[in-house]
Amino acid sequence: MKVDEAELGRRMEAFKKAAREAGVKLTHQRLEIFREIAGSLEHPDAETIFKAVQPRMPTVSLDTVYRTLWMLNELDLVSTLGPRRESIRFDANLRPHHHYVCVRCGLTRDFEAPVFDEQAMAGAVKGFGSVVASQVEVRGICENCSKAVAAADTSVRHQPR
Amino acid sequence: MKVDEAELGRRMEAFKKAAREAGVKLTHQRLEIFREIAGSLEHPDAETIFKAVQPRMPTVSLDTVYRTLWMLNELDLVSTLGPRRESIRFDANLRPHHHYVCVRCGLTRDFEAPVFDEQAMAGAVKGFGSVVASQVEVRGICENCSKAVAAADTSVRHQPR
DNA sequence: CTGACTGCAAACCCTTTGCAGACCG
DNA sequence: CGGTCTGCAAAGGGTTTGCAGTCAG
Repeated sequence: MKVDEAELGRRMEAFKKAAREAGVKLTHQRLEIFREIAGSLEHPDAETIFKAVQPRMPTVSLDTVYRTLWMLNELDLVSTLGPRRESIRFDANLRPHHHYVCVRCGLTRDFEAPVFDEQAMAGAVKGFGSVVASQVEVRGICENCSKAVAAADTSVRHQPR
Repeated sequence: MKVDEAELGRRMEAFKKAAREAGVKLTHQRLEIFREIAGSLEHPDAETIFKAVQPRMPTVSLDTVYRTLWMLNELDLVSTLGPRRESIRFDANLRPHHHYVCVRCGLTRDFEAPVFDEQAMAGAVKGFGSVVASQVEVRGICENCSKAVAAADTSVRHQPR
């Protein structure tokens, strides 16, 4: 599945501009890796991107793909699905519910919101397929951390997702 | 943060019943591990549970914690936050959007839904803290897989989340 | 009693890091 | 040309697995 040509072109330009502004070098590898992810609708993982660019660049290595992706993430040109590098967490609450996660301290709280029930979800994804489960994750700064932040360090890193 | 005593008791009974029905043995380790996760509101990871039960059971091992948690997951008594054992996926779509993921083939599609915008999120989590980002993930069986399932294998494993 | 379960240690997978050479600007 | 970037190989961290002894039913 491909992003259309015009949009891909726009994304490539945005990358070149951002790279220049950030003083980051535009290497062959970076251009190919960015073209690959910017042209896909699949949200691929590093391995998939690696295999996709290999035919065009036989000497590229997987670690360069990782380094490039995190660099793009740093420049706010890509984000990640799911939290970065977190171990699996388990949940014994059997009622349908959603999660609020503090990006600063990791505090996690359940909440129930009829607005986000199965029916609303099914409506939103009509055409894709059936709904088995749905899950809203809201990230923010919890009350406690807000106070701490106000008192001490106001430069909390932007954490996209 | 603790689940209240009555609810914990109910969960313990549900576990014992489910275990008996599934022909799974009720070992000391399993009871303690379940008690730990069922009594917490924090959605802990395996390591955290391990450390929490260690004082009560000095010889327990981390791999037993993992085995027990996946067994509980199998019995539909716990679920996981975030997908199980998946590598990080990257996303070059910069517009705010949500994801539909097919639990069978992994197909992932973006969708935008004004109903689930930041404002709706902020309302839902009022009291917990501020909102930095939010993300809806809907899991289901995509159109393509529905056909395949209807044709061949109708026993798709329930995949909670 | 006996098969299911545990603890141990080693394997595994994905991801990251240190280093010396290559290349962009 | 100089500092950044790459490729390689090896390390790292979380999770899983094979095995022999142990324990619930």
